[in-house]
Amino acid sequence: MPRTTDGDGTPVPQRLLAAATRLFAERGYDRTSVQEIVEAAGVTKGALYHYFGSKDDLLHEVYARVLRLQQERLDAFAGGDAPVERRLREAAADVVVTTIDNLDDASIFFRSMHHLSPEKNKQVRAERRRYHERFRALIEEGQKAGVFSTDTPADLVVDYHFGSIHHLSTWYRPDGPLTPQQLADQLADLLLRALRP
Amino acid sequence: MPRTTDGDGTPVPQRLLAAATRLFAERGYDRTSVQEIVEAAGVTKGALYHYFGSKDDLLHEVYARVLRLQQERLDAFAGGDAPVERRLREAAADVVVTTIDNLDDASIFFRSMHHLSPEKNKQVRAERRRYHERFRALIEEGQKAGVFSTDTPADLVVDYHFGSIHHLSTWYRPDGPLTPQQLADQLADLLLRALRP
DNA sequence: GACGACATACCGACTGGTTAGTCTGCTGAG
DNA sequence: CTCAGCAGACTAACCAGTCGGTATGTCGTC
Repeated sequence: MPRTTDGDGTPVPQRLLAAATRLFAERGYDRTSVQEIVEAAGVTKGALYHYFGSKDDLLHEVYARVLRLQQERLDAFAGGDAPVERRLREAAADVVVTTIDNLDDASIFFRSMHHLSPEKNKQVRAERRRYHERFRALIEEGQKAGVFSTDTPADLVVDYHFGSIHHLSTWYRPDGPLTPQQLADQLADLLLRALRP
Repeated sequence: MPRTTDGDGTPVPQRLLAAATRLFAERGYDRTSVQEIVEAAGVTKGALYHYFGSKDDLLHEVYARVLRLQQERLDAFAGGDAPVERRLREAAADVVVTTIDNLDDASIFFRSMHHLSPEKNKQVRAERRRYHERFRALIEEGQKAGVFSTDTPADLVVDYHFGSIHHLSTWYRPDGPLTPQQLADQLADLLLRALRP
C-alpha cells in the first residue's frame, strides 16, 4: 500500500471528506467543482474516484456521518433514568451544542439535501425520521406523565424545535455574546417553557 | 407594443417570474437552466434578457417580492392598537399562513440566498434584518410591559421562531391533519406559551 | 390618413467557458 | 510480479449570456 497519507498524517479519504465538507458549506454543492475538492485535499481526481463512486457519494457520506453522531448522542441522553423533563432538556441542549460544533455539516444538511439522488435522499430522510421519532417519544412520555402540556401535538413541537436548530448556521454568530452552551441552554429553556402545562 | 401576453393573459415578465419561482423551488437555482425557464414560460432567451439583466436578477426579484409582502403585513399587524400579546400572536400566526401560501418562495429563500451576488445578498439581508427588528420590537414591548418573560433575550426568541418558519417548506405537508390556519395558531401558541412569565 | 422614424418586444443561433466522470498508465510495497 | 493507490490528460455534455435580426406598435408631420 503506497503512501495513503501524503504530507500530513490523515488518510486520503478523510482528507477528501473534510475538504468537501468545508467547500460544500462555503459555496454550496453545485458551486463546488470536483477539481476544487481534490486540490484542497492535495490529491487528484484519480484518488477521489478511487474511493468514492461520484460527487454525490461524497455528499451522502457527510450526511451519514452527522446522522450517526446525532442519533448516538440522542439515544444516550434519552435512555438515561433522570426525570423526563431533565432528559428532554439535556437532549435538546446537546443537539444545539453539537450542531454548533459542526456548523458546516448543518448548513450543508439544510441547503443541499435536495441535491442527493432520489434513493439516497430517501435513505437520509428515513434516518432523520427515526431521529425525530425518538425525540418525539420523549415528549409524549412527558405528556403522558402529565409534566408537559398536551395543547400542542408532540410532532409539531419537534418540528418547531428542529426548524430553529437547522437554521442555526444562518443566524448563529460565533462572536455573539453567548457561548454555545449558554445558547443551547436558552433554547432548551424556550422549549421547556413552551411545554409547561 | 407587440403582444406582451401571447397565448394566455399574463404579461411575459410575470410568466417568467412564475416559471422561475416554481423551477428554483423544485430543482434549486443552479440546477435550473435559463433554457428551462424560458421554455416553461413559453418564450425564448431573448425575452428573458430583455426584461431581466441576468439569471441572478430573477432570483433577486423573487426575494424582493416576498420581503415586500411580509413587511407590509407585519407592519399592519404590529401597528394596531390591540394589547401586545394579541398583536404578537396575530403577527406570528399570519407569517405562518402567508409562508404556507407561498411555500415555493420560502424554500427558495432558505436554500438559495447564497447564490445571490454579494451586493444583492447584502441588500436582502438588510431588508430581512429590518423585518426581524420590527418583530423583536414587539416582543420587547411586551417584556417591558411585563406580560412576557424576560428570561430569554428577545432577538433569540425571534430567531427561534423564524427558524421554524423558514423550515416550513421542509416539514409542512398540505395533506396533513391541520389546515394552514390551525397550524399557524398552534405555532403562535407555542411562541406565546414560551413567553409566559 | 398616409408615411416615415423610431422604439419596444422578442427570436434563436452561436460562443467561450466549465464540469463530472473516464481511462490509461505509473509507482512502490509486499 | 502484482495489485492497491493514485496521477492527469481527455471527452462529451451543458450552460449563461451575446448579438444580429425581425415584427409590431407609437408618434410626429404634412
